[in-house]
Amino acid sequence: MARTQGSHSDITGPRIREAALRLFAQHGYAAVSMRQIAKEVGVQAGALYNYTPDKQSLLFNLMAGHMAELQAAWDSVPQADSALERLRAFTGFHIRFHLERPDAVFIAYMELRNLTEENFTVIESLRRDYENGVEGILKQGVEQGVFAIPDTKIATLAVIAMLNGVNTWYRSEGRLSLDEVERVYWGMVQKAVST
Amino acid sequence: MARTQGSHSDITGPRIREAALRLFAQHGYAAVSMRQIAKEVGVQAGALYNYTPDKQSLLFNLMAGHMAELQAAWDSVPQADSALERLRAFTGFHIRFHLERPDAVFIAYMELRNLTEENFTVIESLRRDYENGVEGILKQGVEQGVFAIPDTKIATLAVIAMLNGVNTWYRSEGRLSLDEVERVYWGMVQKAVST
DNA sequence: CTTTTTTCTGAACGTTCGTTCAGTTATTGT
DNA sequence: ACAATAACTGAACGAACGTTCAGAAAAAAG
Repeated sequence: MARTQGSHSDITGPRIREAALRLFAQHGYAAVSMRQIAKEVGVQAGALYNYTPDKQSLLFNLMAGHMAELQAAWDSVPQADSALERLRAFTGFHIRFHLERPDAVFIAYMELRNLTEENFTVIESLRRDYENGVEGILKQGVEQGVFAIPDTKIATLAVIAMLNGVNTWYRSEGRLSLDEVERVYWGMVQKAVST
Repeated sequence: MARTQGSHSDITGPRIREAALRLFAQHGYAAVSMRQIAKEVGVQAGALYNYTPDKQSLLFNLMAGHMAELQAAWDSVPQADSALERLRAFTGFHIRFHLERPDAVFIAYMELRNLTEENFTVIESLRRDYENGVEGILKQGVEQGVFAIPDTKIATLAVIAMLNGVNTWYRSEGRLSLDEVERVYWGMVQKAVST
């Protein structure tokens, strides 16, 4: 046997990335074998190497793709004038974006240590870009006198860490709707940074 | 060769656990081999099995030990009467305890997926116990009218997630002292939950 | 000093790992 | 219809994996 019926790189490629994403998130990069990914897709392990030069690149591309998506999505959110309104928009955006991609988020935060040094540097840089955007809002708020925070960098990381926590417990079948979750978190974020 | 000079279980045992803790935190449980741990300690891989029945137990015992320490340490902190003061004490305790054990904390949060089902249940239960203690403070504060939070469970997780974030960036050589970090975070926590 | 116990070595077990590649089949282009 | 290309199989490579165990050396007990 060789090429299979209906096989096409436009189909197999995405399916490999999806399977890898799910398995990496579930069991961890190091614990998942190329053969497991291949089995999920329905091909032999060797076939994966038509789509990625190696396992490490597979991980890196998933993470880099996620960070790029995150930044692009946030960039496309219209920015209000007031820092308060911009922070509110960010809170909602961040919660929703992350809840829609729990696996990618999990990997982006947990598999940093399994990246090679160069790949790690790239991902870290992308993350810093995103964080700097948030810090910009906080700085603006401080200048405008609506936010009272002794250290915008720490506050940035604290806010993001708090919002990221949603992914650890939120279940769509749970007792709270997305809107309610957003409202609760916005309440806390707002109070935490306001004067 | 066989038993080596100066070898003693009181020394080798702890050294194995320390090496495993550090390596698991650095590279991840699945990515670390028993031979790597053994090399770090200066013994052959087979010698590890005098101290743990298998690799999984090594991980579980590290995590369970950490959670037990955490709970015991918090239990030994004297509790004030007012919810505000109790929450302040918790904030300081949590930050300091976690910053003193970055590796153990990292493992306890990141390696849950590498536990067997039964072991996972045990660790999760220990974590819930700890979280319930915090939620108790928030509930008390709501009853006393000093805290305004629509959902104490979410607020608990949000506060803990925010505080845990410290471990991702804090370096003892950094520009902020432990006291300053504690003050900054307490400011945000306090405002986030207060009326 | 002799015996017992503790601690470790070194080799080996079967299994799985990431990766490569010649060959085969399905699809696409002419 | 045939030729060219794209997609995949199946077997193989050496290396590394967790774990076991008989035996040897050091330490402790007598």
